[in-house]
Amino acid sequence: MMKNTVSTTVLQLDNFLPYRISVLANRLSRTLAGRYQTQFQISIAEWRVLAVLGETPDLSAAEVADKTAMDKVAVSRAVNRLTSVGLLSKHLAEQDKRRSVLSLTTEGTLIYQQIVPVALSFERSLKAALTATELTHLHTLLAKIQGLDVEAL
Amino acid sequence: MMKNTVSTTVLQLDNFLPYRISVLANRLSRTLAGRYQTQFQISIAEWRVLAVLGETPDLSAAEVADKTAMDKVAVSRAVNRLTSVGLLSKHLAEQDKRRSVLSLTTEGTLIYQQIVPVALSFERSLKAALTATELTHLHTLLAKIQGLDVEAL
DNA sequence: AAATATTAGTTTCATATGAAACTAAATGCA
DNA sequence: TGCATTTAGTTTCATATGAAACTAATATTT
Repeated sequence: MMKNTVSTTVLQLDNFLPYRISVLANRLSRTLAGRYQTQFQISIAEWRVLAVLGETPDLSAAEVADKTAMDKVAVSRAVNRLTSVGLLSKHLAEQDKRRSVLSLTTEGTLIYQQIVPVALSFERSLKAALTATELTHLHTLLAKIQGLDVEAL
Repeated sequence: MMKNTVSTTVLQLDNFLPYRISVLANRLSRTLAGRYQTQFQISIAEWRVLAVLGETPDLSAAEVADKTAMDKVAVSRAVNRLTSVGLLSKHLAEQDKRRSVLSLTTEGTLIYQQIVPVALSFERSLKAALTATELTHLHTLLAKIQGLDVEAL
């Protein structure tokens, strides 16, 4: 059939996959960021830190960075802000005094318990816009693309 | 069955849809940004401007902003940079001297013609990782989610 | 054990971003 | 026509970001 022996040479931004995915993700992020900000005065980065520590307490900053796909500078700043606001407790690990041990304070847990439903409700509405089949497809696709070594593309 | 009568109350970041989409989009963007930068010294914003003007010349900055999902400040800066580097020509519209008329210079067209294959090849590799069915699903999903009024979720 | 290298986390610095203020032109309205 | 309003694009300003330098602690050599 000889389809695609030579590269397609036209490009329309509207149909360009990386562009579409990026625009979509930004739209979702901005909306969610707005909610966290107005309701809890929390940034997305801070939300992510709360989220992993709510689920798994006593992580180090590096572990948080790993689980949140954030870089260590961003984690450091989010952690310090959350600590200064009283939502996080941070102390040094006994065995290794470089490492910090992070966990939610009582107040942090309270905020966490309020913010999680907001996040989940947003996700639920998003999911509700899709059929069960589409949702399955979405999971399949995300899993597959997530597994790719994008650098190598 | 009573599934989900009450909201789920646990949240794992790994499974949280907005998070997954965002991380994925960032990974794609960063990779592509790296290519444009190292090969052409062009940012993603600049690439987008080139892309729409390569496809549709003589747009105003506002039209570019519209087609690229960029805000006007970002467009202004990208346009000025591209103009100063000689890839874009910018003159005032005859009928309306506030409006600019933007188009690629000869050199800009040359870069455009080099950069488009890089973008398309990246997209093609991405698509190649999916089956035809999955690709169809991806398009369906993007179209559907793109159509949502995210603010209202 | 002293010297060297590695690791965790912070700070610095240079750049990116976007909201709001601004400038200039065009349009609406008195 | 003159004044207010809107629109296109730029500039300013305050904040966000991340790479690289830094500090302090631990681990590894020699």
